[in-house]
Amino acid sequence: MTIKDIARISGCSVSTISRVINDRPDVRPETKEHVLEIMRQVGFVPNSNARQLKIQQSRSVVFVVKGTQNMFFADFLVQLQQVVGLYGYSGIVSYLDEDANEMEAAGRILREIKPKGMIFLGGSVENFRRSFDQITVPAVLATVVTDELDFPNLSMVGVDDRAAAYQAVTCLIAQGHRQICVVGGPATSYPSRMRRLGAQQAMEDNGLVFDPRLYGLSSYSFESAYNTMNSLLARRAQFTAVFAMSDVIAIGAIRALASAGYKVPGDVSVIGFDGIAMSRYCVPALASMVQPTGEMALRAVELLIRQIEHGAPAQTIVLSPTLQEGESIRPPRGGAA
Amino acid sequence: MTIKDIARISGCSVSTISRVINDRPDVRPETKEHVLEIMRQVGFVPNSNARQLKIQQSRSVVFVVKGTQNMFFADFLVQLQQVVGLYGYSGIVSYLDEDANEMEAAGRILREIKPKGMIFLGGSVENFRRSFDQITVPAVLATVVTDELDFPNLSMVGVDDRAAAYQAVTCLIAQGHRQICVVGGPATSYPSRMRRLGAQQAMEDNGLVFDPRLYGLSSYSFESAYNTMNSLLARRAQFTAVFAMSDVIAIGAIRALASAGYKVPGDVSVIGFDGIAMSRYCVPALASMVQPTGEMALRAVELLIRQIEHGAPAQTIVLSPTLQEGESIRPPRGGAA
DNA sequence: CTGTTAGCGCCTTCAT
DNA sequence: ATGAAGGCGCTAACAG
Repeated sequence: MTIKDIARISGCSVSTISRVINDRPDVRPETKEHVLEIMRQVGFVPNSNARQLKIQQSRSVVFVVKGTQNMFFADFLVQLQQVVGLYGYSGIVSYLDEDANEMEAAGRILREIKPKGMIFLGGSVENFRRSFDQITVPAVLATVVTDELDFPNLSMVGVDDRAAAYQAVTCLIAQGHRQICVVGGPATSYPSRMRRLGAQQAMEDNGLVFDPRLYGLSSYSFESAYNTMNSLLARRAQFTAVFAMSDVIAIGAIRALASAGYKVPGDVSVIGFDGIAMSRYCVPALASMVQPTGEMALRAVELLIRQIEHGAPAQTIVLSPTLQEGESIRPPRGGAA
Repeated sequence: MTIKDIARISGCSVSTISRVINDRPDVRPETKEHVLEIMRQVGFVPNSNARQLKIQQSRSVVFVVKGTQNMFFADFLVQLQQVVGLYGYSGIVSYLDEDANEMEAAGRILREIKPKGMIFLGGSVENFRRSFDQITVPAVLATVVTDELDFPNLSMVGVDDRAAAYQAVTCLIAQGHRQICVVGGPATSYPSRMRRLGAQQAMEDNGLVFDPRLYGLSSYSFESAYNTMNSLLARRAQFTAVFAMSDVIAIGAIRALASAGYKVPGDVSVIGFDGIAMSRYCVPALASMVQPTGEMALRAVELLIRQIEHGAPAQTIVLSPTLQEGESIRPPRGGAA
């Protein structure tokens, strides 16, 4: 079934059909309706290959997701898909391991798929700095905001991780906690590094010292966080609160605490980061710094489309996270003990 | 840069270039090497639109996912992506609402993308029966196994939902529960129907009656399950245990129970279904009927590829779920009270 | 082994 | 407001 068939059936020419498909104004309304009706009846769908071959652009964007275990990205992705759909683009997803080289993968995808743009969910600033120049289409890096990267075709959208972490830890301190454990990624992960700096700053601004022995290294998966917290407990780390750098990490940590007989928040308070759907449905409901995924998705796509269609310059957008109260934090036993 | 340019530069004709690109045997090795060298130098990449327009098919399969909120599918999808990648196919994902018509969407996708095959994650048996015949490529329906569907190009892979549910509820009964609440989908969802029948059978085989007032209708999302359980509690339903038709539902239900002051498993036992990663990390860890997603993904893709590449006949594969013990079930207060 | 050529389905001037 | 016709870049006969 091609536009030729539709032309034959409807009694007009292919150009008219083409005009109808592309919603051109210069078609008589009745003709248009008639053609539309026929297309509906026979279930005609334009061949996108032919169309794209002709107009020389794919109208697709790819999402490069780094960290398949990271539920935050899964949530975020669904929203991105919806938004690009609204703009008439189709989004194709490429899942990468948390430790994969996203630039290498992106380069391959670029040559293979020729998308009009790319959105990266997470990524290593180091890798970007080294190899982003091979990405010749508009791109946006979501969930990471840094001034270490400066490419004319790379926008960034995210929250101020450092400030958000600062706020989370301050919240813990305000409740009277003085021994705060931090669980999160390595310094090679930019958001992790910023969140750690923010946490440290919050402690120091409140007269506490950041104790490296209370820092647990974990990737963004349940299992890793679970193991990390177990190690911390095994070496008898002393703390009354935990700042987890993601909700997934918080949940894994809470699981380990529970297995070891600690109550949350009775014995240990835990605050997470991200605000994934799950955080509101687990027990206890998680206190968390919520990233505005809906708006991030919207902005990321807007930025990208504007770069693609109007050659707009790259931009950096910093959004504000909000504190979700939850049930997982409470003052430590005996107040500021 | 097109094959024409390459032809001009290399001094041979476009067909030779085409042959080289497609790795045809009938090209003199030296010629081939020469052409390859030039393509490398100028960084030529064939235009996939033109190619596909010509050959009318892509080396891609699409995954039609019904229920974006269903974390089980999210887990499963990642595995599917990996496996198809191993076979050299690229998987493109189409997310549908839980109540969307997957056949209608699939038909459109088929005409638009022309994939070599499709894998459906979930789907309505009714819709399939009525409209699957428009799907003219090999397909496999994952997570649903039924003998109500008989198409030469439709394989199925999944667990025996009815038996699995039977086992789950029997487990609850063995612990002494006699008032068991069931929370899950409507009868229009085949797996839901089977799970419900299995649950009912288990009760009846143990001298209990299935009480429709203890059946809570919920879709496969946290929120829906949360609301459903709240309704059940609001109308003072009496039960000591819950069989949730998915882990997501179980978690939503537990959240509602916790908010209402019930302890799990102290006051109410809960058993889930699916065995998503989360189930092992929530508190309490969920007892659940675990679907072997890894093997399901492998089998689904194998089946599909074999149908695509060797015209193998459709097949149905039934895998066995395993019972994950968890911490969310326990005998009711006072034993078989 | 290599070249010539006719489309694949669609968009887009250019006429009418 | 509509039709006719020439490609977009590539593949696949068919002809050397």
